[in-house]
Amino acid sequence: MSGAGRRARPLPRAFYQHGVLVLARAVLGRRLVHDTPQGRAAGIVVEVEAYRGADDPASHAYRGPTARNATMFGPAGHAYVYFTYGMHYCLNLVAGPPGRALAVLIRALEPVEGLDLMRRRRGVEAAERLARGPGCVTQALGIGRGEDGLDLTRGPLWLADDPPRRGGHRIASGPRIGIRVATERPWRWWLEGNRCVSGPRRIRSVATRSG
DNA sequence: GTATCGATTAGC
DNA sequence: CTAATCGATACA
Repeated sequence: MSGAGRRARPLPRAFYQHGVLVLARAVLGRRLVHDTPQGRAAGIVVEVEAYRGADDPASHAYRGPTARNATMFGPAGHAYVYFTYGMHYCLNLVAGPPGRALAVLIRALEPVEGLDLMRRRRGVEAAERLARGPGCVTQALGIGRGEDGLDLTRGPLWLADDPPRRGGHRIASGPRIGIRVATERPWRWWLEGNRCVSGPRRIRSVATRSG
């Protein structure tokens, strides 16, 4: 699809072994892929949220390691998937050194492969609605309990190493990158490094500038 | 043990 | 705005 000539490979471990804001920024514009027996579904990451471990009251890591959040306390480059509101799953990418429980929540994708598969899983037709929101991302990609702890450097759930795509996203909702802290309201959202761009409301067309 | 609420979503 | 729906957490 995007790689003309070269075959895309999973990004290496080193990609994930950074601070959570650095990873959050680096993940924007990357292609997230899930290969299943039903086929491949993939999308460009257009909205993320950063959780900074035990110091972050909004993080599941705030009260220390549990069976549920164990993956987050493990090595970088694994998928932390959790179940919430009795019906939704959310996908995080574990960052940083082991034990810090840093994680980047994938909040939205621009679908690029397996659109019909996503439509079947989601029960909606419009491309803009297939993966707009963290619960929709996992449903569209077929991610659930079974994907918690998966090594993102090996697949079948992986981030492709093709060049990050910035701009021209077809997602109607404003993508955002942020660091969320429960005690901080409104939450702060950043684009392009640490420059604060907006308040809690949705930002229009994020990754339109290259960093 | 019971009560409460959630890193959400869809629908009115 | 609220229901949905269940696991984690708080508390008696």
